[in-house]
Amino acid sequence: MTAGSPSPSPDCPKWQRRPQSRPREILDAAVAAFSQTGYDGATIADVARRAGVSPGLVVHYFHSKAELFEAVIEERFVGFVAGEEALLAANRGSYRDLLHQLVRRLWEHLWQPGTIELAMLVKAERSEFPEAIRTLFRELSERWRRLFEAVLEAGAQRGEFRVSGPHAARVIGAAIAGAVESSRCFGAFDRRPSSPEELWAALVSLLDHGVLAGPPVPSRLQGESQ
Amino acid sequence: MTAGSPSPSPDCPKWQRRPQSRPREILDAAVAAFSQTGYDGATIADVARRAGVSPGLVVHYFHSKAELFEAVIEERFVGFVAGEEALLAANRGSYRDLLHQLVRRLWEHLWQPGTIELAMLVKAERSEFPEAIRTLFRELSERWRRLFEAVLEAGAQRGEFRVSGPHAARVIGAAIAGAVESSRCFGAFDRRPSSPEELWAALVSLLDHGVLAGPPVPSRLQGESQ
Amino acid sequence: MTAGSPSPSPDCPKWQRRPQSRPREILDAAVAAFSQTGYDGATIADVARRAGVSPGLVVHYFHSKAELFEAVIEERFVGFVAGEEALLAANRGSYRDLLHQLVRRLWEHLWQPGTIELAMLVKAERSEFPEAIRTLFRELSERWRRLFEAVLEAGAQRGEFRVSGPHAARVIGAAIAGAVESSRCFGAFDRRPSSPEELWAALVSLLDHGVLAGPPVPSRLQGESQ
Amino acid sequence: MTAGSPSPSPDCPKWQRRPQSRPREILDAAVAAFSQTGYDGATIADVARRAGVSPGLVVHYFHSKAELFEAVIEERFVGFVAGEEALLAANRGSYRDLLHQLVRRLWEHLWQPGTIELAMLVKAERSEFPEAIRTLFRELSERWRRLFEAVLEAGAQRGEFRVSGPHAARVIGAAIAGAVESSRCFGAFDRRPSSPEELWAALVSLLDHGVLAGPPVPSRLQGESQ
DNA sequence: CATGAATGAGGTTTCATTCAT
DNA sequence: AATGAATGAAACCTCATTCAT
Repeated sequence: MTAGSPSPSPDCPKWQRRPQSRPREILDAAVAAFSQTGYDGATIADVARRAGVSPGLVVHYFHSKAELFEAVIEERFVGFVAGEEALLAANRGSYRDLLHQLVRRLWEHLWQPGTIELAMLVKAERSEFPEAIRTLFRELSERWRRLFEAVLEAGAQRGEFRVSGPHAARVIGAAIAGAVESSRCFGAFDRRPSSPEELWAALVSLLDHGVLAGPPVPSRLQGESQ
Repeated sequence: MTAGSPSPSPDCPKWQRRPQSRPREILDAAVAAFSQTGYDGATIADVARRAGVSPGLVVHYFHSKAELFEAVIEERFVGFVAGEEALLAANRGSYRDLLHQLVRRLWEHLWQPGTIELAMLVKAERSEFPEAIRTLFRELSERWRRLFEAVLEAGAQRGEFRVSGPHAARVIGAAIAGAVESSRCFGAFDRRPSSPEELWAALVSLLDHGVLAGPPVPSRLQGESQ
Repeated sequence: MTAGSPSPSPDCPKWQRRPQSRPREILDAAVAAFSQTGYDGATIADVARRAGVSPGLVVHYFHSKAELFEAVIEERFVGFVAGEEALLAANRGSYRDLLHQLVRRLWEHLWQPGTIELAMLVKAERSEFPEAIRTLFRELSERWRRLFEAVLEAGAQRGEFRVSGPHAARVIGAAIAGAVESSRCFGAFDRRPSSPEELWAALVSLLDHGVLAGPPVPSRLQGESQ
Repeated sequence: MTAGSPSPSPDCPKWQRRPQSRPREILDAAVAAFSQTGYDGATIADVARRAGVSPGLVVHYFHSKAELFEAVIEERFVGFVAGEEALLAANRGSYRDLLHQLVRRLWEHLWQPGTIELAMLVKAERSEFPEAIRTLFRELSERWRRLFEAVLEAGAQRGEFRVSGPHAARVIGAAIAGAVESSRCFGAFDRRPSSPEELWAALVSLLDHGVLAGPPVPSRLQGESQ
């Protein structure tokens, strides 16, 4: 806040020591750099320039470009959204509503600037970043799958849902992520792109009832070992 | 013509001329290299080594690494699957079955080795490859969206489907792609991953009926301007 | 002449053996290529394309790019102009006229397309082409210096010239070459360039009388060992 | 500041920071490298080795080989000689003496190590260096032509010179440059080369009076449109 | 802590040259 | 003789990283 632009006054050195705030500023710059230009496209000098520091300082704090990237992923996906588990435990209303809430949370997380871009980056070059892909697996794939699975299970027992099990949970998560990715990547080329709201409505409608008009099959699709 | 492998016979030439087959061999090597190690991770020397040629020859045929990548995308996404439009025109059975067929076709295309990896690559670094992302948009996003939309529309008019319009069509495509991506990227870390068949079944079930057990809402979700 | 363009008729092979004319055609193409784009700027493929042959054939006839360049220099500077010595021996008129004739011959040689460009090239990168620079020395520097020196000497003895000796002869040659070079290199940028005729008139005027209006100094400038 | 040579003292740093002097050192090394081996003959690694730095640093300061070359040309031809215009304005003596002074200045500039070599380089490969050839045109061709023309004009009005106009001025410049070039390029092969002093004397003699012994023609050669 | 000058490995790309056809 | 596919060395250039200041 009080940092401001470096004024050339005699008692104002060219830089200041701010070990508390520097790492965060660099991290924010790195999120922007990586998500806009990709891992290899972004240079340490880019990140430094965006953060208003020298390239050396970036290395000083994060040791290497790869570690900086891992840190970026951590920051963006670990604990970025929280409280879902509590939401589940405290649920008193319908599971359908709860599911909607959770889906909405994931949806909004992924729509945060940079989030889906970073996720795509990690997935695309996952062999380069074993740590980052694990983080994504844990925080994005597993965590939400578990949440969805639990809700489905509970709702199915109450007769609200006709499906449950990990596979359905995975498909739900995949559909959400896929929709966001698609919108981000291709929306610019589309002459009549779906607005986020339209996409959201279609997504929820599909998750709720699917496409068929007839009555749903009564047979319940369940856990893999079932 | 029928060159075969270079045998170490006494008069073994250092190399053979195979101008007909070289480009394809290089292209195949490039598909493998790019999809395994990413765009920047794969070097021209890598591609050459995989193809069993010199680095110079790769450049000779494809001019630059970027053009090689574009060629790889072309080869993998332009005309790779065909006949869907005819399938639609010739349909005499139920639209539900037709939709299943189309979904299955896209599913299988994306499961081809390298396909989803290349798609993720292009999406992740789309600012680097304006041509490639357009190709993907045209051949993957638009083409299938149009197919799905047409089927939904026709089926909806016959009362088979409760939804239609471009947004629903986009979500269908996104769900399929998302499921394949998720399985490829995270399956390795999962102690109990969904098998492709399980994922397929869950996907189809969801697309057909959604998760809710109750009767579907009668209101039809339609075109974007509604 | 009878070569023509390769017509795709069945009894017309893609190429013909013309060992007599090929080398000359390649040489001409090389003169154009080198003089237009410089030694390193011109590629063997360029030369081949201009000559309508394959790169391999250029190497076949000239062994290497360096040798091709030497051959080009040979062709352009060895025996390209001839008969000057005979002109000198047979001279019966004034030596002033003879000098004018010789100066004109050199002037016209240097104005031939490609000639001064090649000379500049060899001079600029003379350490790369020891053979070529020797050729230039022999055929351009020495030969004309000797001619000019002989004419000056003879004319001086008859009282026509006030100077003689090798230094004056060298300066005469240098002035001519310098004027042509200057015109070629800078004429394009000049808003009011000298036309070749204007330059020629000024050159001859200067060589004849210099710039001073007063009577020339009677003292004769002569050979270095004098 | 007083860095000196890197002494192998026990605490000898691997390198020193000398941001003030590095660019100049690299520039000097580049002058030597380019003038000795030509543009393509000289590599960035060569220049770096001569300057005692790493190849990367050369690029750090000059961005590319081409820009380094342009910088070399700038440094060697822009403002390298100065004060001639003032000389002209302040002249009180004879114009003949002034002309001699100017000719001498150009002569000495061109004899500086590297200067004529760089000029030849730019002229020889002028299509590669549009900026450099313009610089040469401005600083070498135009500037001196204008000076010579002004002196000739003033001297002609006072009856000192029998010629004036741009063409004569151009020929004077060309003769000087040609003489230096010739001496540099061919002197090494000559068994009895002209020494610089001998060449200078012959040049001045020729510029002053030309070769003819008789009285100069009274007709004045003038402006280009005459 | 902070800077940015300096390094040097490694990539893409060019192109002279070789050689199978 | 003629072709042009194929090679591979070497150049330029980028940029992560180091380290003097």
